[in-house]
Amino acid sequence: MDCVQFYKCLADNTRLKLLLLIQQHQELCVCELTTALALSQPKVSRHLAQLRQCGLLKDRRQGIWIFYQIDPQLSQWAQQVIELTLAHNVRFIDEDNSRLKQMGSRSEIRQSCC
Amino acid sequence: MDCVQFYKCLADNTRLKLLLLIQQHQELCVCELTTALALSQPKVSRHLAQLRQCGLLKDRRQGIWIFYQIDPQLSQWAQQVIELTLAHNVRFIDEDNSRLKQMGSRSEIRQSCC
DNA sequence: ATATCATATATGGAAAAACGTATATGTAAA
DNA sequence: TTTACATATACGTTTTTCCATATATGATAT
Repeated sequence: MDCVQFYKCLADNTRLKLLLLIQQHQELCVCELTTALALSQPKVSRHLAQLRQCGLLKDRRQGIWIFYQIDPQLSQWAQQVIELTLAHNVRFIDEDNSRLKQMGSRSEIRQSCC
Repeated sequence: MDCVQFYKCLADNTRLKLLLLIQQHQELCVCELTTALALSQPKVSRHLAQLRQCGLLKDRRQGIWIFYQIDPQLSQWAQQVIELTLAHNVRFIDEDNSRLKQMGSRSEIRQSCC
């Protein structure tokens, strides 16, 4: 993992929020992330693709939905950086988290998603 | 400290090397950094200015030379991120460190600089 | 005062990144 | 086998970032 490339991934509002939300919730699907960030689906998808291609995220298809999580193969130090960032910047994703909450409880989401 | 802005500062080869070198050596002057990175003086200076304006670095004038160090007022978590990055990526600045070493011993440098 | 050395900034141009819109893919249900 | 839904990708444009070159500033020594 090239450290400059890693930081380029974090150096964008959308991508950093995606990462921190996923770090916080373990796993989220694209429609949850799109709602949380209140952004267009292609925009979210494009940034997720970049994070996946760089090895920060791993995707998992489950029927219609695709869930993203932090790639467990990501270098330890990089994972620590993400953890540290979340721990000290929860407020950065406050609004996104409340939009996410408004979608309904997680169990409902898992059944009906968007 | 806005976390996206912080990561934008780390998301460039030159700037990340500058930061890690300074983190490792506590304090370095511009001519040392220019030699270490083997880059033009304006280029180094421009990136140092950006890191200073964003609050990552602090400068100190001593006669003709200007020394840079990590700004002690930088948020704790951001400092930890820099430490963590250096600890797991020393090889990233290997060549820069050997060019730095070739300049002569630190005490000599402090007397005659460039 | 002038020359010199270290460092900073300004400017215009080139390269890279991000975006919106349109479209494609892939799964599931009717 | 169409339709609908979630997600991904392509394309052309705009915005941002980076750079090389030239020039300015500020300190010291002559």
